[in-house]
Amino acid sequence: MNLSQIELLRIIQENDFSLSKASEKMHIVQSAVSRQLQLFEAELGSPVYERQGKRLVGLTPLGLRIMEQVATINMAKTNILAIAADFVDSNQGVLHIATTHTQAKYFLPKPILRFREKFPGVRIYMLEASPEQLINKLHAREADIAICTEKVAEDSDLAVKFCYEWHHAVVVPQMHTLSEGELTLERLASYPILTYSFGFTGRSSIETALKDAGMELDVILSAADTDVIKTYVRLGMGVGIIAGTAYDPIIDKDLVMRDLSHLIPSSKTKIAYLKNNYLPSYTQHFIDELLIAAVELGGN
Amino acid sequence: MNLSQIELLRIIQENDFSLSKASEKMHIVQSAVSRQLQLFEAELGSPVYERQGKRLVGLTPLGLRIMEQVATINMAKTNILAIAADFVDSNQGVLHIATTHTQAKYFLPKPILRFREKFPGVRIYMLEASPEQLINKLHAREADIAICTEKVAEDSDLAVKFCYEWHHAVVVPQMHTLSEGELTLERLASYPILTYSFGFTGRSSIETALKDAGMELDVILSAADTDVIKTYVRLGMGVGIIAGTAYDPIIDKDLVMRDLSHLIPSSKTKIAYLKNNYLPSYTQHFIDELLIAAVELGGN
DNA sequence: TAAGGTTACGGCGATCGTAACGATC
DNA sequence: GATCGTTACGATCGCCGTAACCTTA
Repeated sequence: MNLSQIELLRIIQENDFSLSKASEKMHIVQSAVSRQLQLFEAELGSPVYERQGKRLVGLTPLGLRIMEQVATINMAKTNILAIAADFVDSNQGVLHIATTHTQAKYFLPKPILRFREKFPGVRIYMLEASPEQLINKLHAREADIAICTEKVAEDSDLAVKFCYEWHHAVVVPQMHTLSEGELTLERLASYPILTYSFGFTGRSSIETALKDAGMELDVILSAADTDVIKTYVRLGMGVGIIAGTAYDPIIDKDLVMRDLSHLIPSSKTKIAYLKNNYLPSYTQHFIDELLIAAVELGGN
Repeated sequence: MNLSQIELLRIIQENDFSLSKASEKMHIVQSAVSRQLQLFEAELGSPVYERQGKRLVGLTPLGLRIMEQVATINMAKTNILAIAADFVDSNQGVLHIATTHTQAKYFLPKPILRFREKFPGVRIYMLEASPEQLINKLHAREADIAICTEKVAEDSDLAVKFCYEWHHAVVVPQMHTLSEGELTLERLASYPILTYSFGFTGRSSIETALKDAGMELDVILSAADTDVIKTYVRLGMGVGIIAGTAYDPIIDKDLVMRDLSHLIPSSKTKIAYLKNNYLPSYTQHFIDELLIAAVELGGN
């Protein structure tokens, strides 16, 4: 058994049990892959993959259990390299941030600018995706950390840090009838609503609040992205419900924002990363910057 | 990086940073070890070991962090082999049981006999040691499971299963003055006592009980081993305090046993093993046998 | 000076690549 | 018949062993 065989198992997994694709990924010829797999299975004394004829179609029960250990080894191996690289030069590296559009646009700019000042040698990749996919990206190790509001609590492989708490707000054009007067769920529900898609940016809190009150919103437009919502609010399509933190008093001065914290339970934005994954010192610093920015947000 | 380098790091660790000893353990010449270590450190770009001249004297800060990952990899690697061996033939293998004399003699015989009937191909090694050392043996992977009463709760790497609860008892020769009349701590404390050594078989419970009552026992003989205690009780040296489960009504019919459950808090015997360590199916079966035997003990 | 670690070099074996073959959709 | 996997064989590169050298208790 050796590390390239372990690596091979991972790559076969990631390429739908295709040895030829795996060989491409590993930059060696297919016959070499075939032989290494045979050697490995021979050493174990039992096949790892289910086969139909010669073709691999899945894992055997043995293979299933082994893949857990394989994942552990690969994780530890990359950790070793990451730890060493961090020691050699802690200002050099890559940071993959997975997040949603709203966070990327309204929360991250300040911490990212500050981070870049201290770590100019670190390349930053912003991966925008749905909350569901953010978690997948962590597991696939395409992202180092994820910043999001929904769907992170359940996963035992993830370390989750609370970042900040925020409330929803309505936005309407100036002079809109909803820009004045008492805000109740009943009144809100009487307007056509524009808000986030399911699974995005606290949409679940909105649903919960309405369900508890036995009501339903007339959501005529859902978007993953606050800017899209604002755009259609400006066009007079209806009332926008967005994250309060996504209202910019200067840019959005043509819109009236009204807080909904008394109607919709708060949402909590969190930072998540793989528990067993080593985070370079600059990544830990970036998390600190996020938490500082979060505190500042709370202070305002 | 490859697995033998990772293995090498582990072995260097286990041999006080001596490359020559490590080379013997790995059955290769010392120069090969030296070169592999150099290659590894070159790959990381930073030394793993602190050196005085040419001699290795310890880990660098980098090395310290890396050794955690190394341990993980080695564990996962042996797990893979163990899982495979279990699949190939789940009736063949080795079981290392670390325990104290008292458990080995008075609790384990029945479950071990039953276990052997079902798994005649499994070789059993009984490692007797002090509770302190039992845990060390688990960590050093010299033992697969440990059965003991003391010192297991603190360790987060260990999975601990409750096995059975028992009480201490006094044993005295027949016609001894303590064989009749009310049993109190005061009365007990007036006799010379023979019991377990510190750290063994619930000795801590005895200490706790006495301390709470503001008293002290006159322990004139401590032993790791119930049989030694009984022997000297028979010689009239004093009053024995032993585990109630270690009294055999037939063999020990010349001794009178009197329960102390109203005076000394109960002790709990547990089964412990490394969380991340794969246990072959026969080992899991053995644990089941232990639990069955424990229930039977409670039923009597 | 003995013991531990490094450097140099030759030989062997593991693993790769080419290529021909076999099987399956 | 095109794609995917296996088998055979020659070539290469990595790793070990021998041996001489360096360094420190």
